[in-house]
Amino acid sequence: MKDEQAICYTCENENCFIKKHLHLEQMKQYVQKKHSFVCKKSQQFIIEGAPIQGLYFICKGKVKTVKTGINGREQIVRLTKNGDTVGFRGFGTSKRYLIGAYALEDTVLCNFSNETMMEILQNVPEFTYALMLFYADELNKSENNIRKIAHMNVRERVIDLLLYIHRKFGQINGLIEIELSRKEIADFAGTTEEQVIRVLSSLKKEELIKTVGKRIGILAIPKLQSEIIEHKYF
DNA sequence: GCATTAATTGGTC
DNA sequence: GACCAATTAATGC
Repeated sequence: MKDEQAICYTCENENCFIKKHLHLEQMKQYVQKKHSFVCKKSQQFIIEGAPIQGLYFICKGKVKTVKTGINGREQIVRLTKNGDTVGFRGFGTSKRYLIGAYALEDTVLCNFSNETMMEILQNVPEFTYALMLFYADELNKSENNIRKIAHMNVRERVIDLLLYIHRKFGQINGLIEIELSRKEIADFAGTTEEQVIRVLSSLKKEELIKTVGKRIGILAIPKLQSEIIEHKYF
């Protein structure tokens, strides 16, 4: 428990739900009750089916949340970074986590217990309202994802993912600022490692992307966008 | 440096 | 488009 590095007042995640409502007097007492800790790269901190232990906020780092299928195949449900929240599904309704969560790199997490969350939700309407908007938005995204997996072919799904992580995590020195294994890309796109590699190889041949180790850089955003544009009716 | 793990390619069903 | 096998690259210890 290294609390020093995760005090909300000095936190720079302006989009964090807690940080956003920190100006409210009531929030101050709740912030004191949170627990911060570091989750090492590729370590799991939420186990599917385990009892819910509150809500996690990512202070610094990146996290993937997954759902496991019957045959051991994983489906990556969500990729999250600084200021995002993890483990909110089934909150209040379910006693157990419906998803698993892994750190994609060394990640500082802030945890609020069930009790603290309940108190906040019941006593800070501004927070509850913001969270509701967030839920609505997430639901919309997840419905879009269902549609994508249903209607897009593998190549389109991989392209869609590349554009997504490019938008979400940004690109530095021509490389997308996140490290995902080919397997993880496959888990997200709902296909296999080999398929992903084949799509990446052909995209590379077409000079639409480049790869350095497991890192990927996008070279021709508009061209990639045009390939999946028919699936995007916002 | 060796051993394990991940990436890649080619082939079969 | 999934699964398997062989080779090569990368990474951990």
